[in-house]
Amino acid sequence: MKLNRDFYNQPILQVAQQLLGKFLVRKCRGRKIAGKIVETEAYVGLKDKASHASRGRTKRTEIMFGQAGHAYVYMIYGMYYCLNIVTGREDYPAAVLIRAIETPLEGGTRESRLQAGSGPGKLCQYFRIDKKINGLDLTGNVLWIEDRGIKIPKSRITRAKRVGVDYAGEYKNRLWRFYIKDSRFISKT
DNA sequence: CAAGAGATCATCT
DNA sequence: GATGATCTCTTGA
Repeated sequence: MKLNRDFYNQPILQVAQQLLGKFLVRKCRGRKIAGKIVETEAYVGLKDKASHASRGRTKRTEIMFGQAGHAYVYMIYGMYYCLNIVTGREDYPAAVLIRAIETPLEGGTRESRLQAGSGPGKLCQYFRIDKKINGLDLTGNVLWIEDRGIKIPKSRITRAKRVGVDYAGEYKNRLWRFYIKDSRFISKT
């Protein structure tokens, strides 16, 4: 059920695709929050100008250079957090951004149920993910990812350009965004 | 509906 | 001192 280190040690583009259909689970104050991952993006290596790691190994990006299977959480635009999963071998910076999660909310309007996890900032609010999660080992029991037996066939996975990285030169055109084709929970744009 | 502005701060120059 | 791996709200057609 719970994904182990071997899963996260695979090549990043494989991890990014295989995370689709898996469940992110968070234990928080005695409660469990869970939802199905439906959209991811890969940030790959030192040359990827869209990746924070392209500026080298700094205090902030250190975690991306570390062991696979850890969480990289950073604050963006002064108000939102983004959750990434570190992959690949040590000293090679690679991480998968979790962009959208299907959130099984009860109550509220149909629209609010659909949108609670459809975006990297929003899903962090929903899962109560903040700076304290940064560096956390995902093989532990606070935050982890489970395989619940759902397999997404290749034919149902869409590959696309990443969102919000127009400044990244040629790397802005890399098809390193993956999402489940028919999901209604995909982030905007 | 689409486009634009503003919120707000950690990180790097 | 500038700039985002974003989101929400406002404006206007």
